[in-house]
Amino acid sequence: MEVRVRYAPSPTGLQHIGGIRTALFNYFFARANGGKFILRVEDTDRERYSDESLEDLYSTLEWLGIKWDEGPVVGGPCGPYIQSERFDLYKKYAEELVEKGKAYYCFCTPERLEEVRKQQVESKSEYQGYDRHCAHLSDSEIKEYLRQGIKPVIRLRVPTEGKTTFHDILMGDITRRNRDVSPDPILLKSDGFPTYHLANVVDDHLMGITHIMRAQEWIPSGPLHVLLYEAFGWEIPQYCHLPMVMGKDGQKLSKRHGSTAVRDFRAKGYLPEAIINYVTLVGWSLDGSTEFFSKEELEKCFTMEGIHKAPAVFDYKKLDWFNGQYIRQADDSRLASLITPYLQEAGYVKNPLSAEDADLISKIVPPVKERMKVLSDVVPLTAFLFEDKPVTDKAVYVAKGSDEEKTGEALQRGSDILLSGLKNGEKEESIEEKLTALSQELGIKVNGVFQPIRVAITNSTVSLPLFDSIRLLGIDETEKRLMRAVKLFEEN
RNA sequence: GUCUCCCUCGUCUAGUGGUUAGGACAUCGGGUUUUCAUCCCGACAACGCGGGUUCGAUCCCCGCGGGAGAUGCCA
Repeated sequence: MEVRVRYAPSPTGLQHIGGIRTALFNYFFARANGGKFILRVEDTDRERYSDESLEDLYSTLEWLGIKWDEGPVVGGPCGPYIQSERFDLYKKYAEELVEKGKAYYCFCTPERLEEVRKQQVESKSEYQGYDRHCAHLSDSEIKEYLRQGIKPVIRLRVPTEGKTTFHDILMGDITRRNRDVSPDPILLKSDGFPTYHLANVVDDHLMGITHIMRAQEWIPSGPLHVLLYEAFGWEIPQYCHLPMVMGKDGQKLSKRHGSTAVRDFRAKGYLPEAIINYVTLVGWSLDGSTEFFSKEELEKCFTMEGIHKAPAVFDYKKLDWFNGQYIRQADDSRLASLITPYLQEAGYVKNPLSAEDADLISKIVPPVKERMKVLSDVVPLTAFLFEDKPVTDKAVYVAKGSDEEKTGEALQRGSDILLSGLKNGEKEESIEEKLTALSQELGIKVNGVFQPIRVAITNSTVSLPLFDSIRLLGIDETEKRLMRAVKLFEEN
């Protein structure tokens, strides 16, 4: 039988790490097994729905290069794939359950339910949930409520006796007493929209989903879903509950742990291959030692057996490391186009790019690629090329083991050596040798000469390599900045 | 409160009834280097606890402890 899996997010927020991890696992499982990956939009909560979320879903998957075989936009034999467009369907199925006696109309007001809940909490009752107030209304009572214009919800009749077991590929059998299953959950809301439970089960069945891979937070509702399948008389799919993604404090990963929206990672300059690689490794491993996986490799080697049971903490530092690795592996022309938007946003280069800017950017890439963890790092790294904020605190120019006087001399004579050398087309190694000789003569470390020069040219103690910086800056600007620094030390 | 699930270095993980319990990130130290970074080398660091079963348990069983999730006209 063909494997059919789905990613079924609800467009009520931006795509986050946890969601995308679920999408990836489903996608890779489908690919590795020659099956189909289906995207379904579960937009049944019209209070929290937003167009922005839906657009974010599409753009995020596109950015990651995750293509769905069936779903919105691309269509497919089980469409539509957006639940709000399947509106009538759920009502039909809910009413079918009512007719079978497996579900019933409930006319309780939200206020009453709130009151019931409150009392249960206050009395510390063991019994939590709906009190089944409407479970046994007579036909005439129902008619009377309807005549009054009260919009009912439809609730599933959960058995009070017995227990329900479902099998999870990872966890094994999970059993719950029926009396512990959330009593009589709402299937169809009073606005006619289905709740998650109904829509999810109906669609998974209608769309021929074979494996349900979703986060472990859904385990408790597993028995409920099984009850639903049984009420309909449908075959139950395979379950595989994925370990949750946690924050540093062990709680479910959320905004307060840092960025969780994939869009934010993208904006900061994470590469899609780094996100895919790292996120897939959160709760999954192939052999415990292989770390680097391309998307294409994962499409071949992903297995359910490699999924871990325990929740996993999302390590931002390790993501950074992966990203740095991928940046260093990327080829220079790609990196040039990747860093361009950051330089444009900083106002350093124009949009569209001039020919000179494009040329400069291509020269920036090699020295910068060894130093970036995220693409946005390019801005502080190259700021000295586009804006000139001279360091006026002399102490910054003074290297360890040197002093102000020696630094002033190193700066003056070093500038001389450097500038004349550059103008005469001398080799960098040769200039370097002379500068080193100067440091020996002054009785200071090599850096005692290089640091003041570097600070003068790049306005920072931390910078790209000196000769790279000079090449990017140009000889005239270099000279101007050096002379300015020399002057700073001449003043007293 | 009730229910369900989980438990190997700080973090992600590999692993086995007998191993020096392996790898990676992070951290620390060293080397390369004009700074930073890269790169290389090294170090630190784990089987939650208590009972069993066994010649022997990290691994099997039970209990405890800890953590998480669920308990909505949200998904």
